Parts: sequence; C-alpha cells; structure tokens
Amino acid sequence: MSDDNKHILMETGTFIHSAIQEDLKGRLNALHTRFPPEPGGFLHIGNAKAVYINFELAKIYGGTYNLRMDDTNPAIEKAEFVQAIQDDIRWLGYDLDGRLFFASNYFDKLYECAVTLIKKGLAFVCDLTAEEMRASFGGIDKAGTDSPYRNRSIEENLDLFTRMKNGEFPDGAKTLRAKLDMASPNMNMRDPVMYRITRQTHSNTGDKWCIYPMYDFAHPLQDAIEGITHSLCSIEFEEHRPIYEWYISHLDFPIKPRQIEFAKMSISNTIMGKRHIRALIAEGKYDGWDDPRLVTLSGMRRRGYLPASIREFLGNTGVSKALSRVDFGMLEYFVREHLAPVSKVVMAVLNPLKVIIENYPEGEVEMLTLPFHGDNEALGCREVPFSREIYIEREDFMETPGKKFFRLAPGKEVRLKGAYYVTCTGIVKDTAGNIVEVRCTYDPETKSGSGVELRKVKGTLHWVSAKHAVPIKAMLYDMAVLDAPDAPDGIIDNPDSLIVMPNALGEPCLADATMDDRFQFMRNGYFCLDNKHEGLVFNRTVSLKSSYKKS
RNA sequence: UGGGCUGUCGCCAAGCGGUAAGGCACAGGACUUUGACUCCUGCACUCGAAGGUUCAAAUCCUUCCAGCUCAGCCA
Repeated sequence: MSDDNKHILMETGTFIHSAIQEDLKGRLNALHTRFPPEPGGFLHIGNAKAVYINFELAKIYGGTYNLRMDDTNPAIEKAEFVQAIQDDIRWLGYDLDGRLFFASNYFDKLYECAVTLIKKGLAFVCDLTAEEMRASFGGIDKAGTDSPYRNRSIEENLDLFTRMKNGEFPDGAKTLRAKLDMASPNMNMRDPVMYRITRQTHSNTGDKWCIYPMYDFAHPLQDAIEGITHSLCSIEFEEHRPIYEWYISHLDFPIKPRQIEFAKMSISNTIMGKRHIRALIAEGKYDGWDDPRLVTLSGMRRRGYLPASIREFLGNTGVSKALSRVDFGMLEYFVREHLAPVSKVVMAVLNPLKVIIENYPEGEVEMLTLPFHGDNEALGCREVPFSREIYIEREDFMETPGKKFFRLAPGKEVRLKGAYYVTCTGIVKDTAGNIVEVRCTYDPETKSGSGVELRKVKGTLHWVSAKHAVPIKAMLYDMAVLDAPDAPDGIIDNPDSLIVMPNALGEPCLADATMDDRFQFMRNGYFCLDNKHEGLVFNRTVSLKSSYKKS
C-alpha cells in the first residue's frame, strides 16, 4: 500500500480510529484484528473491504491480523472455499503465513464455555421444536414468552447437554439456549440458541460432533480465544453487540474484544447478492464465479484488475456507517491508474475494415520499430510490419462524416500511428451497399520519426498489416446491470455486458503474449489474456476514457 | 407500527461551536503521433426539514421527515 493510501485510511473512519486510539492508550498495548469469512462461497469486493479495513488497521497501528474460517455450520461450508478464500486474499496482497485459523479448532473450548454458562445458571437446555420456538419469540413489537424448560435445574441442564453432545437425541430435538430476556426489544437477546443438534460431517472435525455452536455464541469467544482486541464487522451486526458483550462478560478471558461496526459497501451497476449470482450462473448468463463481469475477487483477477487498484479503491472509498453505493466509475478510475504505467501499448483492430494503399509498392514490407510505452522505457520496443494492405477500425471510417469527425473519410488525410499519412481516395462496396474496402494513397515524405511535419492532421489511427496480423478474439465487458426505475429491483441485466469480437486482428507481437502481460490496445482499452481459454482470447479489463461524442 | 442505525454536491467522504477539505463523475480550455495521459478552470451562500440556544450552529437542544435493518435450531 502506498503512503498516500495509508494517509487516506487514517483520515476516514474516525469513529474506529478514536476507539482504537483510546483503547491503545488505556487497556491494551497492541491491536489485533481479524477477518472471519464463512467458507461457503467466493469473496467479493464487499468482503474485500472488510479484509482491507481489518488488515490495514492492524498494519497502521503496528498490530497483527488473523484470517479465521468461521466454519461452525458444516451444512454450508466446503473445503474448496477455504482454499479459494486464502488464494484471493493472498492475491489481494496480504501475507497469511501463520495467520490462518479455524473456528472449528475451538469446538472443545467452546463446549467448555457453554458448560461454564450452564453452571452459572445462564444457559438451559430447551425441548421446544423449531416451530414452537419461533412462535414463542413473539414479534418485532410483541414480547416473547419464556420457554417452559427455562427453569430446569443446573444438574439437569448439565446432564442433558452432555447427552446432546453424546448423540443421545435426534437432530433438532433439543437446543442449548442462553437465559436472557424474552421481552427484550432486541430480538437477539430473546434467549438465543447457543447449540443445535445437527448430524453433519465437518470438513475439519469429521463426525466428532453432532452439536454445533451458533454464530452469536461462537463469534465473541473465537475472538477472545485468539486475543482479538477489535472485532470490526459490518453494520448488520450492530444489534448483536449486546449479546456479543454478554457472552464475553460472563466468561473469563484475559482480553475482552470490542466489536465495532462499519457500513457495508456496494457498487453501482453490478450484483453482489449470492443468490442472484448463483441463479444467473445456473441460467448460463455467467461463466461461473470468476466471470469477469462479477466483482468477485476471482472475477476481477480474471478481468485483469491489479490488486493494487482494488486496495487503493477500497482505501479511497472510506469507512463510515452510512450505507454506500459507490459509482462503478470510481473503481475503473483506479484500475486505469495502475494499468496505465505498466501496460504495453499495442495496436489491435477489433472490427476490421480493409484499406489498400494504392501507391505503396506491392510485396514491400517495412519494419517499424515502435516503443511499447510513451513514458515507460523499461517496457522496450517491438517491430511492427507495414505493407500495402492494412486493416483499420471500421468505426474509424465514415463515408459522410460530421464536422467533428477527424478520422478517415473520402478526401480526408489521417496519420497511421507510427507510419505515414494516408488520404482516402475511394471506397469499394458490395452489392448490398456495405463498404468492404477503402482505397488510399500515402505520402512517403511523412514517415513517422523522420522529423518532417509538412502539415497537421487531426486524426491518428491504429492499424495492422493484413498479411502479418494475428487473429485474436476480444471479449468486451461492460456493466453487469443497468438502472431501471420501473423494474422490480430497480435494475435489469445489461444485455450488452459482454460483446465478443471474434474476428479481431492484432499486431504480430501479440502472438507471444503471456498471462502476466498487460496491454493497452491503442484507443480500445486495457486488455489481458483470459485465463480460462486457450489461445489468443483477450479480456478487456477496462475501456479508455473518451471525450469523443458521436454526431 | 417496537428496537437499532443512518441522513454534508450526481457518487464516495472530511468536518466534532468560529463561518463547507479531498477524490470520482461532469462541463469548459491547453497540450497531444492514443478524441488516451497530463495540465489548467468551473462545479454545495449550504449541510434531510422546521423551530430553539449562541456574538457565532453542518456541528448543541427539541420536534418532525426519509432510508436501511432485526422475529434462522444461518453467518
């Protein structure tokens, strides 16, 4: 992370900073944070924000951070996600050596804590069925009613809980509940379930357990066990803070973690809901969780985003408690900013239109040596062949142009990047009236780099030599969804979120592209090789900004 | 409608009683062998609303309005 970026995180989220600074002055001498994903899916940029806040804050205050797999529900969690989450976080730029933990490793301790609470008379075994319990919870504006099992003796609770653990009761037959207040206006405080019986094979503990702890009980204790000082989480857990503190306060831990909440971040024109994404993948609209239109970390990686861009974006969007929906354009700004200095600028024609340079000798080929980057000399140069037949971008030619069009048109002169000035002398159409070929003449005096500039031309076009060009396929991505005030969700899927250009042509050096290369296809945007396809399939990471207005 | 939280420019976001930072977007202009980059310039007499306290309020008080959120043996 750059110093600038660190500065920004220091300037925002002041409610967190002041809490940390206050604690560091008093009860604590080091900051310890954690990111606790449930390994039940892929991480997206919203999750990355939580990673960023927890990990960067630890770094800023010279503390440390943990990655903890919150695997307390074996019905959902899968080993493949455990790996994917680590891979994504490492790719984002965080060292995980010695920092990976599993909630399931604390199951014994958690069990002991539960026993302690029973012994203190603060927890009881409840025989209510799920339906009965739901009914007894009351409602949002109606108090709940006490469970008839609430006043069992400590001995009976101890015995029953032991037998729950030993598998003497069927799934769902009993629960262990905390004894709080069924009339609390905070629903989380209405005698919450601590343990449920569910026979599931756990990816870590196998069949050792048939009872599993609930989040509200497990989470504060996991934090306390790991010595977490500040448990930074998203705002929907704000109302869980009382229960978080309640469990901690009745157990004996050297460090009492403090939970602080911040607002979740979402981004415009994209989807982050797991069920929505899952449905679209099932429909075949998306190519999996790493579809480049998705803001999953794997999708953004595949699309070509650099991790530094994501980190800087995350830092610049700040930390607050107000719900935010950041403009997608802001993400793209940081993507471009990091790509610009490291990308090799090359020429590729996405939608080719043939141009014949009539006065250029047939069979002749000139090799032009062009730098890969205007400012970054470290990127070196490559050879670009120029010949009589070339291709230009179809939209760079217009038969009857408007006044502001300064590309190629009948009688107009433009510069071919790195080569010569050419003037359009005619066009060839097929029987349907489509332009299939443009005829030009070139001016040998105007060769690029010769130093002579006889006259100014406004347009500079990219091009490829017809005989030497390599066929490539270009995948053009755009916003996943569009705002649609009349639609049920206020959004509709963008029908043009992926446009495939199957007949694109690139200059010869593209044949040697590797996965590590970043390119700017001149005037077309930033591209990289797709990691899922063989051959020269390029993903457009992000377009170039443009002030060109048609018509 | 009970509880909790939030409301500062189109979008993020500083500000914490002394007279509205910054970034993105947008709009002009300069430069340009990418209509890119870069560089200038502009962009909230006003802080959800209304009252009040004060010499002074986005900041304090009161009321109101709007949005989000909570009734899994999910996390």
